[in-house]
Amino acid sequence: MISSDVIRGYNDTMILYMLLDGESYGYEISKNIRQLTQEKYVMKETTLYSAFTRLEKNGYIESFYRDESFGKRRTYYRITPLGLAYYKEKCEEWKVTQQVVNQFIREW
Amino acid sequence: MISSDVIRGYNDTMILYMLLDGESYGYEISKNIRQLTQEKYVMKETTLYSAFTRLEKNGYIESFYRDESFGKRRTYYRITPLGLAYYKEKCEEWKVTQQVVNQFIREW
DNA sequence: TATGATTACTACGACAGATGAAGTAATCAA
DNA sequence: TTGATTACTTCATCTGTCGTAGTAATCATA
Repeated sequence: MISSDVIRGYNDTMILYMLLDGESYGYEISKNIRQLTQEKYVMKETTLYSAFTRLEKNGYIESFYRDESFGKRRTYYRITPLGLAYYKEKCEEWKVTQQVVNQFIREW
Repeated sequence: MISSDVIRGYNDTMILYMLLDGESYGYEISKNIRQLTQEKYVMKETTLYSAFTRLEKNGYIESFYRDESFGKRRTYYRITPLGLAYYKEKCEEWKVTQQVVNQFIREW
C-alpha cells in the first residue's frame, strides 16, 4: 500500500540516483539534475541541502571533505549500501505509484 | 517546469477524477478509490476531508445537501468547470512528472 | 582595479498538506 | 444491546518545501 509521502519524497531518490556512479557535491548534483531533465525540474537549493541532511541522518549517504587548497570547501557525498537498498525500494515503489495514479488520469 | 508540490498534490486529482462522472460524497469516494486501486492506495479520512475543503475554497468543487430523511446527513460534491480545467492541467502535468522521475529510475 | 557573475554553501522561519487521535451521530445486523 | 459500519468534524502535530538572506571564495570583464 502506498503512503502519500511516497509521492512527496522523490527528491531524495533523485539525489541518490545522482550518486550511484560516484561521489559528488551539492552544486554539481543540482546542475546535473537540471541538465538531465532539460530544465524541466530544478531543485531548489534549500530543498537540496535539507535533503542531504535528512539522507545522511538516515544513513543513506556519507559526507566527507577533500583536500582542496583553493575555493570554498565543498562537502562531498557518497551513497551507502543502505542508501542503495533504499533507492532500489523507491524504484519499485515508483512503478506502483505510476500504476495507481494512471488510473485517475483520463485521456481526452 | 515542475514544482515539487506537483508531486505532492495528486490526492486532489484523484478526488476530481471520482467526480467526473457525477456527484458523490466522502465515504463513497473513499471506497471507490480503494476499489479502483485494489487497496493499493487508501486515502486517509482526514486527508480526504481536508482536500474537500481546499478544493471547494479553490472553486474546483461545490458542496450541497440532498433531502434525506434518514441517516446522518451527507455532504455531496460536484465538480465545477474550473475544477475540470484544473483536472485536465494536472493530467498533462502528470505526464511530464512521469517523464522526469523516470529519468532517475535505474533498472537492475 | 572594481564590479558583477558564478560557485558553494548555511541559517532561519513560514507554510501547506498529510496524518494520528479522538469524538459525534445515525443505521443496522447479530 | 453490543458492535460494526456509515459519515463525517475538530484539533494538534509533523515533515518537506521554499523564500529570504547571508557568507565566502573564484573568475571574467570592463
